[in-house]
Amino acid sequence: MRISSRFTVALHIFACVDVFKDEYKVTSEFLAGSINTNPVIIRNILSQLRNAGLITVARGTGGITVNKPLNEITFFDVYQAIEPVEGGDLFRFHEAPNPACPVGRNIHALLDDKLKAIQGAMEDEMRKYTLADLRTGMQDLLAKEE
Amino acid sequence: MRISSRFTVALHIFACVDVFKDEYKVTSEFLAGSINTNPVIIRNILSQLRNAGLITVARGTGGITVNKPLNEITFFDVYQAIEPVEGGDLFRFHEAPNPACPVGRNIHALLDDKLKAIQGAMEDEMRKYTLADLRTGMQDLLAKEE
DNA sequence: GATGGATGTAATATATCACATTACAACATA
DNA sequence: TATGTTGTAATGTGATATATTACATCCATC
Repeated sequence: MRISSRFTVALHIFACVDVFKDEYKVTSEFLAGSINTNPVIIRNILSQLRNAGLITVARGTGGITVNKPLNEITFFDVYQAIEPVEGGDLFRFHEAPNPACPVGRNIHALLDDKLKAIQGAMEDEMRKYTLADLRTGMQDLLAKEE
Repeated sequence: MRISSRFTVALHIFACVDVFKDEYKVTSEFLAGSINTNPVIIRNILSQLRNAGLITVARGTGGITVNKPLNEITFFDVYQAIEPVEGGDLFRFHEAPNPACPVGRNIHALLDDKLKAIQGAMEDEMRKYTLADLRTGMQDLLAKEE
């Protein structure tokens, strides 16, 4: 099971906004063209980013503005905005282990802290990368193209 | 999107085998009773663990033996045996970004190393925990119950 | 204030996957 | 051979990801 493409699409959107915001009006249609998907997919992701307070979308006229300095928005912020992880738990358990079994009634207590540490390690690494890294990285790649 | 319960079920299986192996014949039916699921679900997970070389399952007669010392089997070994992550990449991209767009044709190069680092952080943390930790943890929990 | 382009969102469709269940052949031991 | 178990195929159901159409809402501008 893998993490949905919405997360990388969201990062793609931020990269596009940064690269094209002065040159074009960055609409959902424009973004859909770069990502090669449907504009509604983009709009739904934009809604999630908007609900998380990361961006402002101009209704009617179109266009996206990022609400914070790029180095203050981490990959984790984007991930959290995009991935609706119920209860915040990455790992799923079987719903109803047998309480009559010594292992069944203790399996949660046994695993919870370890799984939390694993999830935390991933999230901590996500916090190390920001949209500012995306900008510099993309600038390097574009410079190399010439 | 969350990681399927098969991973935690697999850990549950190892805990059961360790706790009950001297007292009972640990069959798929027995395990299904503790986990509260269908025996076939268990058998399929056992097949994955067997294919990964972690356990041996006795055909016909039933019963499970672990192939290595518990402290040599990490959570990551179990995770890898269970989660069929195609290409080993946890994060999914949109399949066909637009090559005519400077961002679209560079998005993979831009993100790949960062996503790999994030995935690596999770996997490294998984390598820190072994089935031996499960044993001691479960013994502690059972001791507390008395 | 009417228009046109854009967003927000509902409704629907399809494919994939997780989990469950039945069925049965293959297998090992008594 | 009889019995209990595993291995696995087939099928069903529900959830989720992605795609698409449709349309109401919004806003700058003419």
